[in-house]
Amino acid sequence: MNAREPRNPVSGAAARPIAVLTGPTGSGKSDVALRLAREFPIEIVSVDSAQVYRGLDIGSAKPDAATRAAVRHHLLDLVDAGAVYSAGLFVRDAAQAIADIESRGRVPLLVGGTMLYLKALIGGIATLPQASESIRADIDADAQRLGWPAMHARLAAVDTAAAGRIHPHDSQRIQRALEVHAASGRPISELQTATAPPTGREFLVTALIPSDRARLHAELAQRFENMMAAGLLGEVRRLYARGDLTAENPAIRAVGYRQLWSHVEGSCPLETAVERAVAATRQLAKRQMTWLRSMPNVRVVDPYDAQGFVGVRESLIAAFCLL
RNA sequence: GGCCGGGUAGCUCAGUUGGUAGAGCAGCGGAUUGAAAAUCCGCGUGUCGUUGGUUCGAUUCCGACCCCGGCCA
Repeated sequence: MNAREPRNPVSGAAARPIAVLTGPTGSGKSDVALRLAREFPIEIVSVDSAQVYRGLDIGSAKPDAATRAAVRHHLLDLVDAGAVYSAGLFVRDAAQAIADIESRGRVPLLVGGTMLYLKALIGGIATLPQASESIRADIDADAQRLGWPAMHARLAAVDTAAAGRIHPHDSQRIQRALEVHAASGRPISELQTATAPPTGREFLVTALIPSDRARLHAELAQRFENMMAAGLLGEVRRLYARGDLTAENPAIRAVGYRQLWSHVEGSCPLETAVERAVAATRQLAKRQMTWLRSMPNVRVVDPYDAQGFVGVRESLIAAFCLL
């Protein structure tokens, strides 16, 4: 916050809303953002759970050096590929990046398709204990022996509400709920009810949603082919050659990396891995669009419409101009 | 050209001792609070290759034809 920034005379809150450009993978968010940056004093804040990892470049569609030299990007290459990043860390880091950008008199533009991160930033996220490797390892060991339905029953004993919401097969959520209980002694369902917005800011959300699913699918296939041509397999081999990463690392579970990893391990032919990677990309895009349908106050723009860029510009311009 | 296999969902295939069929994958819809590009849930009508015949009834049995493999010429 600084003196140059316009403020709402009543609330004292910053009057300028924060621009967000989202949409499924391959919808052209980055290109549109770069174009906007030619016209406005924008710095891009990435909302992307894969681009935070160092070493995931081609497959995460991370902007290259030239692009980053032209427009400043934030929240890229934050952690090692063996680390675990999270929605909680994102909320903290994004708030910091936004404050930093504005303190220099520039304008943040949030660009990305990790909808949980976006939701957490806009709507706030509960204060919960961080992930604990040792607790997770304990839970995994028990689950290995007893199966996840048994772990679900164990959760039901300490947190009926959470168990009711979580499916007995949903290993990840059962584990998290048990982890939170073990770390805090409190049920996660109780802790999650307190959700404080991290910023007092208004967000102007515009989503690029392709009107033609078949065309999107064709473009996603082409995009993956381009990534392969750009050396994605070599990138995965390099990660594999480190020797300390496994298919369990969040970074290696990312679309494209996971499938090529299984090929590099020798468990499937390259052609199959590529097919699976492209399918996984389609599925990711579908899940992103599902999120967007239920997200309130989202302006939808069709990237296949010739007037798409104008539409995005129009709907975000209030965030780019000083009153 | 002859013989032997196959032709069933978008793909790979199962099955029906004759009562019009079901898995996996893909696809579609949904959930989503520190792994989220993750994790999980729901959704299965398709001239059963074509065409005659037998039959109350054929995807199933019989004949012919077409297509794809393989072997023999």
